[in-house]
Amino acid sequence: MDIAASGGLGALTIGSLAERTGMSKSGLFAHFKSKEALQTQVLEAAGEAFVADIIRPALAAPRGEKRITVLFECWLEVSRDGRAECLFTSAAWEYDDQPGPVRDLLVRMNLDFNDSLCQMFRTGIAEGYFAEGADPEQFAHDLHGIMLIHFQAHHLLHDPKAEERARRAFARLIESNR
Amino acid sequence: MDIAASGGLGALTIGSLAERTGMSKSGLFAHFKSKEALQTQVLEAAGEAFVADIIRPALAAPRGEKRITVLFECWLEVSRDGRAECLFTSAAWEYDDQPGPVRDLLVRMNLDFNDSLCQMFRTGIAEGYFAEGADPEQFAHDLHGIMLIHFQAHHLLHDPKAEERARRAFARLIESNR
DNA sequence: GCGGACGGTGAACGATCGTGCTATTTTCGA
DNA sequence: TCGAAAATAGCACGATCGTTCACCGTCCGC
Repeated sequence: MDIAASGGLGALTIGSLAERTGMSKSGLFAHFKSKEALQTQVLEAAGEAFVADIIRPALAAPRGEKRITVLFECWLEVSRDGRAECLFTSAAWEYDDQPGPVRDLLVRMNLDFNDSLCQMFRTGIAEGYFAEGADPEQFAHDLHGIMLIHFQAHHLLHDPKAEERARRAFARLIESNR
Repeated sequence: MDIAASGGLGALTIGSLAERTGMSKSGLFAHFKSKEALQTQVLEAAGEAFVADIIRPALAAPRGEKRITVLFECWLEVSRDGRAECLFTSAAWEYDDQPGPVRDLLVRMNLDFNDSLCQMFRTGIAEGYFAEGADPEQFAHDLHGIMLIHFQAHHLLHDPKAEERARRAFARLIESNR
């Protein structure tokens, strides 16, 4: 997961993993059966980390605006530390026109995350935190966009104001859905 | 540019380009001196396409909201057709933690684009289309975020509602800066 | 007319890739 | 304790990568 997080899924080769772990290539290959399986398993593991570090803390928070805020802050923290969860954003661009099981898995995870966002927002509506007529899909879309541009501003540009801007955009998004 | 646009900058190897063009690897290498030079030159070319297809049409439009809208619509069109300009969004993730001239160029181009956005917004303020107190940097940040999530929704998820959502988010962004 | 750039080819190099195959070691339950 | 099973290693293979080098035409300035 470290290798893939810093260099993309493409950098996660059986050879690089062998060097990193000190094991032989053939020994690793026997474990993972194929490179594709290695990649998908690492993606799955990163998905679990995503749930553990972002989704679960949010679900542990009070419903409504607070829950969405916790999710957002957890995302910021994970992005700040460059943890494995960043895999998704980069892998999504790496494999978006490269059919196969890796892409399929990425699509599924993306849809799952989107569903989680929508669900959180919907309960927020039901609890009266957000406007009745608000569109959950649109909210998830917009929030995800804020996350993506923050990721780019932080990791590519090393913009020190990245978090501040992300928070401002988030506040405006929440405000306009209140 | 075709190769890099569909498969990422990493797929643009001297070998793949040789096969695509029908030339020999060594012949191509003599042209580009190195793989890195090939990549940066392709990026530069994509940058010119970006200016020609997105920045210039916007600058040809009336100042203010109309100009920003034209820029946004041109971006949508380019993204829809999967043209070379899409290189930037994917390359940004491919090289964001891979130091070197490619990364440096990506950063520079990103900053340039950001400046263009800010400038357009600033003249929009001066002409009275946007609020006096609006923050150009924040606007550029938010608009870029909409573009990124649209790109992902369109190219990874093939979401048919991607453009509709992007337009809605854009309209809301404009509205809140009016 | 001739000599040197220029554009291009072909073969070869060392790396690295994924993937097999055959051992050998380690682990663990009966 | 023993034997099966799992884990790991070693070696080799064909591809592909970037890069180098020795060539070969084709043009253009002198």
